[in-house]
Amino acid sequence: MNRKLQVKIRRRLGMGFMIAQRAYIKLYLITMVEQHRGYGYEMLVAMKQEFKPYGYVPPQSEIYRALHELVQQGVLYRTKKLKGNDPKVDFQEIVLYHFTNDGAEKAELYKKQVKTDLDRCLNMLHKAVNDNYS
Amino acid sequence: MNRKLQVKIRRRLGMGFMIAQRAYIKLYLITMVEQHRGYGYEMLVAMKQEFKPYGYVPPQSEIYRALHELVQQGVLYRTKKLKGNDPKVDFQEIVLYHFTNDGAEKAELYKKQVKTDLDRCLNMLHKAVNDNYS
DNA sequence: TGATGAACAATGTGTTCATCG
DNA sequence: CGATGAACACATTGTTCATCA
Repeated sequence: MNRKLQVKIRRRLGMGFMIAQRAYIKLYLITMVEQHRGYGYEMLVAMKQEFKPYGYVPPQSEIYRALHELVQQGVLYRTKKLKGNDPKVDFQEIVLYHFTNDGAEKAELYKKQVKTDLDRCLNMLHKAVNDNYS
Repeated sequence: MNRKLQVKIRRRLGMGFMIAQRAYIKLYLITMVEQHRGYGYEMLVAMKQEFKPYGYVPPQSEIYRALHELVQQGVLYRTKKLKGNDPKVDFQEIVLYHFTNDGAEKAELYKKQVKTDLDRCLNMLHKAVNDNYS
């Protein structure tokens, strides 16, 4: 049965009816790591700023969960570092994220999968608009 | 605080990160009722057929849940009827759905809200494509 | 098997709390 | 307050079970 397989695959990739917030955030995190953009909290505020006009406020917990998952998946690894240059004045430890050896490759694959899902969602939404609004 | 209010409203309307499957299905059900398209099971198979090319299989339970909610919201009311013309051969009872007095009006309002959400989702998805794929 | 419905389980996400320097 | 993390609670959904005439 082809359909059963397809459902299985989508299940394995964690795809539901629409794209999951987690996947959406991961996509942005990957892009940010590609650009060597700082650490978790910075990415959080960056996304918050970025999405302000869209009325979407990415929750703090989701950002961290997404980062942890990307580490789990072997895409990223972590390094710790003191934020300030002078340890005497700033003890704040931050966590930086980098691609693992095959991380960039894995990331590309993941992005491809997400792209497929994004397109699928776009199709579904366009269809709904066409079908239900005259 | 304006943002808190906005979140509250979206919460009350059941809006999450992306549009909910329930809302999406409700939209189609309303349209089908507008077109006097049969009963629950028929709408289910119709949607299954309709979405086959999209790889989306609307679950049976969601259809019924959506119909029940529309009744709860006072948009639809139910009538029961025997499916076959001859009660001696076919005792299958089916449930037909119709708009209540102000049902059509309520439905229009709901559709407008969903449209807003659909557009918001489309924007978010387009943005993700633009931001993360070169 | 057609048709409707509900119970139950799992998952994703929002909220809150905890910690640390 | 910046930064990271986890606990907990809740809502939406998927799966399974139940029933009917």
